Amino acid sequence: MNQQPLLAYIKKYIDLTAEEETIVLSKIIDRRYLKNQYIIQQGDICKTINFIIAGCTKMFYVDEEGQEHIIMFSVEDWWSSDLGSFITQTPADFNIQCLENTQLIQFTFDKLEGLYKEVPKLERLFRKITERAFVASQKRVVRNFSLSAKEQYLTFKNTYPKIEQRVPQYMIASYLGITKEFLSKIKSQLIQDQ
Amino acid sequence: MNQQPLLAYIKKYIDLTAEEETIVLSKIIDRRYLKNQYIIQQGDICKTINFIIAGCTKMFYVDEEGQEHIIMFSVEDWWSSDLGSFITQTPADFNIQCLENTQLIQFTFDKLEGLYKEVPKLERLFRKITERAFVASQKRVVRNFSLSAKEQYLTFKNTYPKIEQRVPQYMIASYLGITKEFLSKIKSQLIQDQ
DNA sequence: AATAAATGTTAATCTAGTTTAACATCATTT
DNA sequence: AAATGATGTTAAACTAGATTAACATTTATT
Repeated sequence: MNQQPLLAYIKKYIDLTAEEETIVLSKIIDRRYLKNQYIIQQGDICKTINFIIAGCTKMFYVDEEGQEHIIMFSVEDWWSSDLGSFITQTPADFNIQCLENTQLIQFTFDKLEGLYKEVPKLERLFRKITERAFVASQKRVVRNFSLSAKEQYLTFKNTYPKIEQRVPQYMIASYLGITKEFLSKIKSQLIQDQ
Repeated sequence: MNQQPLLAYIKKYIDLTAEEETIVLSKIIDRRYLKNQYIIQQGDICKTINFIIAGCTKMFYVDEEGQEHIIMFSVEDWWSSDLGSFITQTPADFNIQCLENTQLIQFTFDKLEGLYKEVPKLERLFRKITERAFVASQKRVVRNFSLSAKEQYLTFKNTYPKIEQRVPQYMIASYLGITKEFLSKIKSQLIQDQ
């Protein structure tokens, strides 16, 4: 599989020597999933963190009433993992399912711990990645309680214009935390407004 | 100031040699703030990350209508910083204000970058801390869209029993994203229920 | 091309939480 | 002790978004 996107991504955060690159590449797993396959299921222990080379996934959980709630979508050059389960190696709260045929690069928990020892710079890489992920998550909390559903939808459209086109509308409603009917209403309002 | 709580905290994540401890302690700032003083204001660049030795802070932002929204409370052995502003050194989205007289240990941006070079293990420390913070934030997003206000309040009470007693009720309402009137209603319902 | 399955729309009714406003209690200052 | 400001309560009227249910459109399968 083509590993260039991963190396290019890493280079945005840290510099790797040729040897370090080789070590990293020797420890990763290439993996392909078909549309609708699960990468992780709620209750399983998440054994890998997953970098997407091609495709699209949704991370979601199913509540007691059987309702699906989407936490995030991931596409090329993003990560798709239940980090809580991964770092503590305890059962996952979330499912991750492919919305398209998807190619991943996986780091297993044990191999990654080994990698941190061989290439300590990777601690810095993942520190920085996680910092950014934390900030993004905190911003989402803020949006949740300061924006109306309409404003949140417009923010989503602006922030992830490509994702909107790849994903059915009812899943976007789920991601926004509103019903598909209400999203439909919002969209028709927006059309009338202009 | 007593720096033991910081060292004890760090030891939960990584081992430091005596020399490394000395280096860390040489690069930190002890700082005291009085009740109601601001550690950071919206629009300023957040120059330090702050570890609380004693006291209590709220992080919040003020929306266009002048309404305050509390993102988090921090007490002893926690961090209190606008991480987004800190890591990018751009203007802060949030204010941090002391709810009690507060003692902090501060790491400035430049000193911390230097510390990462002298004691690379600290990358690992902050990677782990940030991972946990990210997971906690993601869980809050989940709670936001799966729990009713009453359930969120009960979760808050359970998770942070000590904070509830140190902080006025209207601030807890703000943290939960509901009005103080509605929290008051919830509490009287809970009293009747039992 | 016909059928079935998945996705999207509309509208009526309902509800959790907001808004407003008046009042009650507690703590601090003079 | 009185007065002021900060915090908390109650209740009525209101609204954003949920629920239900019927229907419309698009996509995939035979």
